[in-house]
Amino acid sequence: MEEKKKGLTIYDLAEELNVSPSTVSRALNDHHSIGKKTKKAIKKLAQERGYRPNSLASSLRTNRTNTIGIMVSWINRPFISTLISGIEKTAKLAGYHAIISQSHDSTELEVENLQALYESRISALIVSLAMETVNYDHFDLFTQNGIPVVFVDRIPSSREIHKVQINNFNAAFEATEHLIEQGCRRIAHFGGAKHQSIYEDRLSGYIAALKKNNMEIDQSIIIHANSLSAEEGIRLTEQVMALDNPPDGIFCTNDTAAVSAIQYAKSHGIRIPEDLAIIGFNNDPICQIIDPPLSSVDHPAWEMGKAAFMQAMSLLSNENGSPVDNKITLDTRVIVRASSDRSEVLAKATSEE
Amino acid sequence: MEEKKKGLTIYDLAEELNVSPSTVSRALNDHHSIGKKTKKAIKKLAQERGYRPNSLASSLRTNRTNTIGIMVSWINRPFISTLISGIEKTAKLAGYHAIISQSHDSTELEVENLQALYESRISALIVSLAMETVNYDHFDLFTQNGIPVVFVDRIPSSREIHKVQINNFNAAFEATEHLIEQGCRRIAHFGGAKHQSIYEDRLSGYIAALKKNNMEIDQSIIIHANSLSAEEGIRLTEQVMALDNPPDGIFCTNDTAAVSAIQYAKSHGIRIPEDLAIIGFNNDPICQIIDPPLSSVDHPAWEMGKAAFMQAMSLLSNENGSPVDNKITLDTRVIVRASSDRSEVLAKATSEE
DNA sequence: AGAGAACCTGCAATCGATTGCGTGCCTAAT
DNA sequence: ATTAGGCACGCAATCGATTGCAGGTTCTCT
Repeated sequence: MEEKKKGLTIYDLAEELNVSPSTVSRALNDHHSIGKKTKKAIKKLAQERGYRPNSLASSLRTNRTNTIGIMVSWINRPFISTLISGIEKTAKLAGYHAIISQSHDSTELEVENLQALYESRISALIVSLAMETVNYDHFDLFTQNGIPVVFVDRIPSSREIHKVQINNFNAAFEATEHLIEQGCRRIAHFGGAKHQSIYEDRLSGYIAALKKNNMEIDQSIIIHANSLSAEEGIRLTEQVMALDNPPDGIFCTNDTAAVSAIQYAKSHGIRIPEDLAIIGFNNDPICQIIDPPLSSVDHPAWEMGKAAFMQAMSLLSNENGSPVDNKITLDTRVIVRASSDRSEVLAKATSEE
Repeated sequence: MEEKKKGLTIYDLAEELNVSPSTVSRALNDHHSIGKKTKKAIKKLAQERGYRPNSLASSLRTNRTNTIGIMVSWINRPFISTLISGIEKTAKLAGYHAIISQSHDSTELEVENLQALYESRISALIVSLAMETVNYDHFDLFTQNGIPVVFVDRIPSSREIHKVQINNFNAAFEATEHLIEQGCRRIAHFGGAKHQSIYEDRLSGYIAALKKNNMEIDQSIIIHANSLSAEEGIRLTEQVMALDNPPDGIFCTNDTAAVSAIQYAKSHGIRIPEDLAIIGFNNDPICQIIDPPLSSVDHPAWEMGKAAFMQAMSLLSNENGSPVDNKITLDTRVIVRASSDRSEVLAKATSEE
């Protein structure tokens, strides 16, 4: 009785209503030149028959897909997966769907998978760079072909890009000042790859906080790592704690390595936060699981995803190139937990005086 | 000089070589009826010009995409993201790419996003069910239209499906026996939604292990939760530990809730593993971060992803319906860590005798 | 040398939706 | 009443790749 489910097309609908396929197409797209009743009848029938447009055909003709590409380092990082959720939710409301690709922090994979995204003809791209990535030429393929690219979080240092970021300088400044307020006099800094601007900015914020408080900038306790992995966190902590003059605080630019620092300290009889106060970055769920709980900087990940998608949309609807706000900066928040909370220690010290 | 990057098509290549588009198409697809030299020349030119086939056009014509859909609960779960990596890697080698969708463990979202996947014309679907899902009718849309569906991990209880799973019964049996070997005499069980077969199987394995060791099956310490979240883990632990006769071991069917159990115990002066031995499930990275480290059951997540994709492929190439192995079962491994390792305690007890 | 086989290649239709251009009709203005 | 203008709709080309069928060439075998 029913048509084969395989192919219900606008031709079928057109035939049934004795109008032309053009009319059906226009009616479904709310084209102005179709009469009210015709439009209504067509939509009604489409609804009844469960018509679903063939997006392949549509995309082929219009050369536009309703797909946006997302390129991130790893989808299993709490920050990233929340970011993705923010993009997806917003995208779905706008009738877009997202296709996700991972670089595993390798530039080679980033380039390769970006190629695949390009070939699947995404209409916009949202990227958070691989840690390794220094050169950004592989994005030209998109920008030169009119596909908007929006960078999030890990962004190129160039000014001529569209980006959504947090205020890394402020975040680092506040995190560092927090440690200073807790009585730290010698604070180590564990940063990520130097060429990534977010780590550069965090370093600047850290230095600014030290300077403001007349503290010495000691390069021997400012370290940059390429991956800030758990292993690297152990290594870095070992390195600074082995110094003749070890730090009494660590500002670590991610939580993974900060957790390692806590573990190292615990296994070496270093008391936290009394001997060593630690603060991380990202406010991953793990912060509440490690003992003592880890202080961190909270990222508005979901909002960043939403903002990135919105920006991509405005770029799409604005292809003629009139200027679009190309820079969105969101705020962060320092979350204080036991790993850096010396209020009790300080209170005791005061009462003993 | 160059053509506009936008549209390099087989027509352009054909013109340049004075052959027809058909020949170009066939040459690029290694069709047997094209001469060796012609084929070579065409491929060479395509390479030089950087020709990229328009997959939209191709898919429209052939009614097949090189895309497989993945539907999972949450991409940020370690098990799931590893599973996805396994699928993606294998898929890429086969020339497919994956589009990922999340159900957030809600059946409603699962249905809705599945619809979107269907409309984007995926050629196969790999699914791990939302915790809530009890009814599987929404998958008929795919199976009835010749789109293979492979279930992974959280699978329907029906027999007529293609699936990749672990041996949940054995895994639970071994985990429970491990606790028994460590001297536990009263072991609680925290399970997931009862209607999910994986949790059912784990319960059976647990019961079998108790029976084998002549231990009592006490329903008051066998609890099923809908979400096994961190909060739920706290609640369940509180519930069983408040009994007149609290357990001395917990077999928890995920790590998240097991971690909560540890946290609850620690904050209530319950010693682990002396008073309470705990083992989780999944072997998430968190197991090594919690103090004491959590014993768990290791899942071959990556291999499961690979196996699922391979099965989908064989179903695709075998559309005529001759029987394909529809069930793949992989093995697990109990990883013993401090949360359940009583060897020192046992040794001491022995020496004191 | 002749005939059939094997091998190459092109023509044109096709997948389903979109859209510029044209046509017929009705309304309103002169 | 005539015409200009707007409205509603259809025709046919188009997006780029695929493929059944037919036509042509070369080769092989007797």
